[in-house]
Amino acid sequence: MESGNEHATTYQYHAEDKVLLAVDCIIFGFDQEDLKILLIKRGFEPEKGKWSLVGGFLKKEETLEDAATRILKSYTGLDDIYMEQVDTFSEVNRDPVERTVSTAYYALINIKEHSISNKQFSANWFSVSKAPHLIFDHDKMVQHALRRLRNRAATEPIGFDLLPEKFTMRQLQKLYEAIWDTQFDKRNFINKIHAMNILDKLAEKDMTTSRKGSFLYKFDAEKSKAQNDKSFDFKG
Amino acid sequence: MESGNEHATTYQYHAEDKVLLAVDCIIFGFDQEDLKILLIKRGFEPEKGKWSLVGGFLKKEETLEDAATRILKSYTGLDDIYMEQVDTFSEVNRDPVERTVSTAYYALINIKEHSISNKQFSANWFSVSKAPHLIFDHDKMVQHALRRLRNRAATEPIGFDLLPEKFTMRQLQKLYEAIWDTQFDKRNFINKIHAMNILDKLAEKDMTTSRKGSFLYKFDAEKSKAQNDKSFDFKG
DNA sequence: TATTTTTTGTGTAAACTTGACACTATGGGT
DNA sequence: ACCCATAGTGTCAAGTTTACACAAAAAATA
Repeated sequence: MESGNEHATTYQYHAEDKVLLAVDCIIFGFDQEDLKILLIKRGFEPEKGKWSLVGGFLKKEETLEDAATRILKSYTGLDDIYMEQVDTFSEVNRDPVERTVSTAYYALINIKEHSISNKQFSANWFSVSKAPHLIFDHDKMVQHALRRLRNRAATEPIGFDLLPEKFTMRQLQKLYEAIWDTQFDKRNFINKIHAMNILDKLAEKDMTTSRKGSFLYKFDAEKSKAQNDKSFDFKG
Repeated sequence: MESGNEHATTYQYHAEDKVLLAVDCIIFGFDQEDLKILLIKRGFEPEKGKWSLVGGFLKKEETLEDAATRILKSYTGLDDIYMEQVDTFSEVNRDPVERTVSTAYYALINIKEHSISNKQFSANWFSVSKAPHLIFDHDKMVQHALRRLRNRAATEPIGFDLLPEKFTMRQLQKLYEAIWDTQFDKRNFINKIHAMNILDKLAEKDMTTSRKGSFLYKFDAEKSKAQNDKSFDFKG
């Protein structure tokens, strides 16, 4: 509201129309092969035992961002996570127990750092393409989040949040391929990434995947910022 | 929420954390020259008399979309308006009277059809670039909406919602120029639009702006749908 | 120590897309 | 008949995107 008019009676603000506001998080991770999401087995009714996004309720003294941050911390042990609001879902009966409106956020985390005791919450990583059906409208939330991630990753250098600090070109390419569920040509990919000038090439090599070894790179926030005006634009 | 865990106690769903959910609408219009937004003078405290977006509260039995539609109808008299959710704003003190979370929608309307008695609500159209400061976080909402509109208009043929049913190429170009606050080359623009193959050229001419007259076009939803798979992509 | 194997790393040419650019056509008003 | 304002039209250069193939490295094995 906030835009007064003759319809809005007063500033009592109609207390009877208050609703519960939830936050649900689509936590994306990447395991060198697939784009994954973190799901948990719901621990209470309704839909107990079904798979669901992680979530919680907005508290009186916090913003939606605060709530999402709190929830992410509690499930992954991680702070300082890249996060973006996706959409707010408000179907009247989306939650059968009580009217609940939910704002979805997606988050990108480096799957290796996510140290959480999965057992504590029966949490599990699922490939996006192989995830089970989720409760309520959570499948729809995932679809929206994925669309958003794709758009965002095409125009901002956010992919790096899904990788370890040091990564190979191969890993980076696999990541982008996973995000868009497609294949890129190796040479074109590398050329494009190099042209962006947002990476530092390290002296170190990663020897785990080949006999030759492949150079490691690091995302360079400084360079990236410098390039920012010139505008990032990855389309594959 | 909806994702159960040991933190969420039960399905009492913490009634004490309910909040008021508002909907605020950024109503865009176009007057052949500038991109405009419809603002109203707020009729009650706090901030009575200041300019504000149109808005209202979410009711128990409606979705956010329903609420936005209802609000748009009440202020513009129009149904069937193109609308898109922008973002949900939740700063704790955004509304000084009471904790209120607000979801912003932007809407595109044909300014000519908007027949509302402006006086009824002290509503006024303002050029986006010349709008007064708005209450609360409404300026921020407008900025977000504008960004969204630009992105959307670059990838989907939504501009037509801002124009009369029949329009000239000149008008269409002016519209796109207004949306991006930039200038396009006439020939390149027309070529690009023609290449999209989503317009019908009518036999009629508009004689109001020149002696020669200029042909009128109509947006063709059928053609547009057919082209849709081939993907729309306007970048100027 | 030569050979095999696997993955890394590198450049060019064709196709396509974008962007810059200027003149003629039209028709009502004078 | 002429004037004038706006409509309408095409080409070429530059830049971008895509397709494509082979040599280098180094560890493992014979």
